[in-house]
Amino acid sequence: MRPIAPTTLTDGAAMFGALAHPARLAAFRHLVQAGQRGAVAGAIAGASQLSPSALSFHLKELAAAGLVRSWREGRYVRYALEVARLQGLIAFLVEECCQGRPELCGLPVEDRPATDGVPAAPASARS
Amino acid sequence: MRPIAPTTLTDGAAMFGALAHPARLAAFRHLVQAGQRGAVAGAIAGASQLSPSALSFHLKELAAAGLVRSWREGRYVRYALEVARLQGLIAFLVEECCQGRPELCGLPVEDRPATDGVPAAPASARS
DNA sequence: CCAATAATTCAATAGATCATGAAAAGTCCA
DNA sequence: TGGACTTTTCATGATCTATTGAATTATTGG
Repeated sequence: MRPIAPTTLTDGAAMFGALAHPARLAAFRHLVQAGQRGAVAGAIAGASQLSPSALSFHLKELAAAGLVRSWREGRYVRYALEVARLQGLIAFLVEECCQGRPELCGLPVEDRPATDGVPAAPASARS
Repeated sequence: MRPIAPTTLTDGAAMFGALAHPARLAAFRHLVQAGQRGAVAGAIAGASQLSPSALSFHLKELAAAGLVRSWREGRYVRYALEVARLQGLIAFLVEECCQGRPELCGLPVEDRPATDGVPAAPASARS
């Protein structure tokens, strides 16, 4: 499962925008906890006090940003995280923030052979 | 420098919202590259094709989310990242996404003594 | 087929966000 | 002090986002 990072600032902004609402963040968290199996819309609605149409609206926003996918299962629609895409967003943020040096972001660092002081490549130019 | 994570979903959503615009993402990246010293507004504007008032608007959004701070230096105003806050946002995302298991997010994992199979604590309940 | 269930779509509305340009507020230096 | 420079603020209008409830689509089981 290779991370799929946003390719442009506009794409990245759209992904952050998808998370920029408490109801969507709550749905996002619900789907994180649901794991790869996902959760049906009704279960997410039940946990979030949202009307069906409001939930549908917000899930569509998450899906438009590529953070979530959905499929029909009988009369239900099941949603699950696009884990690779989410990993891509985190990688994007870490790259922007840390320029390839995760420890600057407060993240744990992988145990690797010494690189003779050669720093990791900085974030490349992006439109 | 301890990460300062968002404390509520609303706070987290506001932080994501601050990054949910290409111009702000560009300014954010500029400030990342500027480091702790920061950059004056004019330098950011010059690199971003934004009018002074548009830039001011977007920097204010970043500041309102706590991602950026500013201070006056003579006739300039200098902006710099709030690194701890940014680390907090990443920690929040990793916690939500990975429930304490960074490898699920595609992140490198700190080399630690074995934990006898006891998993890390999951993300705690948050309003 | 029909009724019940699950979810989405749609229209209307309210509110938030954004771009623009003019005006104003600080600061510096001659 | 006065003019130049940097940045912010403000008002306007345009566009985007969110909420609501009614209508619609899809599916199941009787």
